[in-house]
Amino acid sequence: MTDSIEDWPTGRLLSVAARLVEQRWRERLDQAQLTHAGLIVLHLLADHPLTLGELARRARVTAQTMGRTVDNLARDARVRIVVDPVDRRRRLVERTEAGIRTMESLTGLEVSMFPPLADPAEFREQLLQIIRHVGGDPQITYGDAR
Amino acid sequence: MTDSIEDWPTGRLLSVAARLVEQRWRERLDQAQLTHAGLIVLHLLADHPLTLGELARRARVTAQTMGRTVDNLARDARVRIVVDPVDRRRRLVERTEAGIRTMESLTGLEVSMFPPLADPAEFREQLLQIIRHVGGDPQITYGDAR
DNA sequence: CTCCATTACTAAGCGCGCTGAGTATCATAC
DNA sequence: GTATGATACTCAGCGCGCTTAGTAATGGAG
Repeated sequence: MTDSIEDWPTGRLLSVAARLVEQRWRERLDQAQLTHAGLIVLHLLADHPLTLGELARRARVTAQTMGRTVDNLARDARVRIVVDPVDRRRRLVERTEAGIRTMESLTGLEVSMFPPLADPAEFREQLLQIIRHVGGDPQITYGDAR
Repeated sequence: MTDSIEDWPTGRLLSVAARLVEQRWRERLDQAQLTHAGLIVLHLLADHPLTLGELARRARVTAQTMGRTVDNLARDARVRIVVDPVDRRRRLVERTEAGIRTMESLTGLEVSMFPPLADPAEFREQLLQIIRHVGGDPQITYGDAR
């Protein structure tokens, strides 16, 4: 006994909380055949197409991870991947009609999805503090890295 | 531009923060041939052996996930898995000498690992609020579930 | 003692993180 | 015009979450 979750180090609590919230999302997104990672991508593409690398940078994941997530979205026809004619190394990702419709059916959900907190604004600020401190500036790293 | 991370919904910030902190851990734990999940298990086993299911319940993961994590620890000889002679369905997990030594070499790290916050206690309280709200009571579910 | 539900765990498979190691394509230097 | 280096992305592989679908052992009911 005694080692209840109240005694856990903060980092561990953070992981658990994130996992549980994501799981809550999953329950809801399963109906729409979407994942949390996929939702983020669709969101990032709201205004205009982006390259794979730019998506990765903004989502704070590696290009490899983003590549797979985008592939999954493309497989489900939520997104289209086109080679940039100007720079053929680049893959431009853009939402399909289906992708846009999917997003529209989920608007406003982000807010209602999150459990109520005593001080939501303060909580956000603390999260941003952590991200800025640990994450530094987003800089996609490939295999080579430095 | 304009869609900087400041505008992200809180749930997404939570995921990113957790991921970045875990990654910070990874950098440190790689040296000790350990993972974040493995560290949690070793921590939970500090006082006495536990069954696989009990470990899963306390870590708030499924028995399947815990099974694999424990297997990995056993492979690296950080942990020993013995069949409970009283109830042969149960697998008791206990730390080995190596596992204990590994833990000792990491004491105090949990605190220094976490980035400084304006109000750490308040932050913890909010995380616990989320966990209690979303996680409910820990209840391991297997394939059957309900 | 046998049947049957429950419990504890395993197996298989998927998504999302990661790393390390390629392969194209572009841009620059010469 | 051809080397050289940087950039953008892919491939392979691992750990940790999850789900769905088993198997083995226990514990009651009869």
